Amino acid sequence: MLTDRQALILQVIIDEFIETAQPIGSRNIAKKDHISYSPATIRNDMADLEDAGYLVKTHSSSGRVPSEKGYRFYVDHMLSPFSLSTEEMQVIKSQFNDRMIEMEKVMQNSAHILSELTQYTTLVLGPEVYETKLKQLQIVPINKQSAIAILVTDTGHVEHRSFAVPHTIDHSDLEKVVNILNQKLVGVPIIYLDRMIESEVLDLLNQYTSNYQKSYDLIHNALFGHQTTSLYVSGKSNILMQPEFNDIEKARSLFNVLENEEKMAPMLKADEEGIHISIGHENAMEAMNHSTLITATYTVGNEQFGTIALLGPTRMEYAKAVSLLDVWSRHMSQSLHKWFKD
Amino acid sequence: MLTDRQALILQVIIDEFIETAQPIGSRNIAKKDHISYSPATIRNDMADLEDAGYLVKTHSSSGRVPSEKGYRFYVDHMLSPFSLSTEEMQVIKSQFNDRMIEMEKVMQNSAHILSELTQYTTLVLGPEVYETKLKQLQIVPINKQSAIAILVTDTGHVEHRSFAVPHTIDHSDLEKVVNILNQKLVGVPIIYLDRMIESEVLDLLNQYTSNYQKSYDLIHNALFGHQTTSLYVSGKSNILMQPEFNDIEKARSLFNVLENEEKMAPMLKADEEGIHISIGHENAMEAMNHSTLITATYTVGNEQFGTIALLGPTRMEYAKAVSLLDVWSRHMSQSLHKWFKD
DNA sequence: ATTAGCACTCGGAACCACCAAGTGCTAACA
DNA sequence: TGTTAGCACTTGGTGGTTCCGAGTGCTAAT
Repeated sequence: MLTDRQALILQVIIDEFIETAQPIGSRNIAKKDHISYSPATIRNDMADLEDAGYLVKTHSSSGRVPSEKGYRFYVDHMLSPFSLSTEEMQVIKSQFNDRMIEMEKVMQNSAHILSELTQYTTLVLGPEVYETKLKQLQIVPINKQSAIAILVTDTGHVEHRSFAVPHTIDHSDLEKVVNILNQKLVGVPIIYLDRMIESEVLDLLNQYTSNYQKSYDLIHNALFGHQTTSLYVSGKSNILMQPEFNDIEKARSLFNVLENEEKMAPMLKADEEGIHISIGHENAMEAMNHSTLITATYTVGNEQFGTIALLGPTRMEYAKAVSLLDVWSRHMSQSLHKWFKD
Repeated sequence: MLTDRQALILQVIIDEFIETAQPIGSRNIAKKDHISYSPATIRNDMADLEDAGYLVKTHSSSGRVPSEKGYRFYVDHMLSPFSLSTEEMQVIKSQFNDRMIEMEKVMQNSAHILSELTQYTTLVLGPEVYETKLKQLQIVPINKQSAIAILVTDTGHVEHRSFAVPHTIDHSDLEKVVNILNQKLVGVPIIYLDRMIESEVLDLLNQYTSNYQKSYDLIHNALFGHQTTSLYVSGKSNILMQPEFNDIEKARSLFNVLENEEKMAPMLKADEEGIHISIGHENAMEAMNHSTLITATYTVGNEQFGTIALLGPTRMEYAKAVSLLDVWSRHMSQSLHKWFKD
């Protein structure tokens, strides 16, 4: 494995490269205060580190640059604890100080503020809704031919969808159906709505309205047809500020996947709690092969994970990004937890 | 003014430059089939056109490039009618064939499809809501401390905002207030809600609930506090594909204004019906000094303008962009009009 | 009024030399 | 034996030179 000195050198190189984005030479390392070895010694170690795959050269007589393996070692073994500035802590605390009102807002704000703090792109994925319960169902007729169905959950999420009302169906029919649905379904977890309706509601509906089936079909389609993933992205244009994306092509392909919710959501889904770092080619998606994605989970009530993530170049400020995500996700979980208890 | 031949030459240069993004020389113009003059003749005219400010050189011995004044003349006087392809017409018609359900959807789709068709960035601004009427008001309590207010308009627009409920206020109070508000306010144009409440509702409220004032304040703040501009933007990353934005700085500043709703919305507000073209420095905003913004109005019912806009480089496919916006806005107006009659 | 001809200009590509920063290796050193 | 000094070698980048192509402006001929 690596000697202490080699590890130290690797760390210095990565720290320096993260800051400057320039290849690092042995002479520059030797100049550092806390380094007491000569350039020649350092050169030898750098050669070893390169052989072992932690460093690469951009050309045969250039300084070294960290490889993905180098970054991987760095984040696994030598991420120095990073203390956030008081201003940063201030921002975080103030965000969660006020009483929380609505989960959506929290997610949106989180994405926004984290992207400001880090200058990276931030993504926030809402939790799966296994435990989210129906709070209220509502139908608002708009005109003869259309109406809007509104569904409110106990997380404060409001979903609405419009649908066409055929002239064979009267608005009063719809109203009756909604009343029944509300009576029976309020408090039921969203994902059980379907089976609950079948077992408890259909018969009842039959008694009240003559052509309940059609009314029901309508509402069912309107509300349960698509499922929406709640993904908030902020700071996309920060991508352009990184020198590694001076190559416009790279920026473009990254933008393309970012604008595509269906592609991004799976990358953010966490299968275990905590922080996860995905460096360069560790990312499944080709457009992200020059980027690092750091995800952190937050929890809502009972084991429901949501994800906050930062996307930046592989040359990322790992220490800062990780601390920030760590602190943020804790605060967020705590805050959400408190909210659900009330 | 310009001679016929000069105008022709100007047109050829602009058409060519729009296609190639390269400076055009006299020789190349002379080669065109429909041009029967020698390069020397064309050179003379080009010199005149340059003196008059319609063309510029990138350097003293280069071909010419249209100036903003050149583009201005081009769009004012020689925009050749552009016939959309059958596929394009197909897409447009299919978009408005289906019965419309909800205005928001239409706006979103329009932004999306137009950006696909043109490869420019598309912006759609919703109409001012002078005539939009309240369809229904709803309060859904989420937990002891918070509730969500939902407002539905006759355009199918759903607005919701959460607010904190102090413990001095009971949910039943809120409910009463909402009932009264609905009784009195449904059908009232959104912008008159405020004064209507003052004149008609406050006294009534007083009779029903003891501390109506607080309840009313809450709801009032939640629903009428902010006004939301409804701006949909699509195809932002198309910006990066234009060669004029190889200079990353330009792209970045453009992205920054695009991500800022408050800055964009005023640029899109139309003071008169029809199509308006704003070229380069004609745009107030500095970041847009290398871009052209083409806006088209659509109408909703009675003289309420909304705007659809395309944003591209000054070297834009004006003819195509204009026809497309023209056709689209007509279809959209018509479709919305029909919808409101039902 | 138009065009042919010609001298002139400029940017871009190709080539060169040179320099700075870096490396690898060998031999000397503690 | 691990560390270091010294040195030859490599490479990208910079600046200068030349050359070429594409273009212009002007003058004189048609």
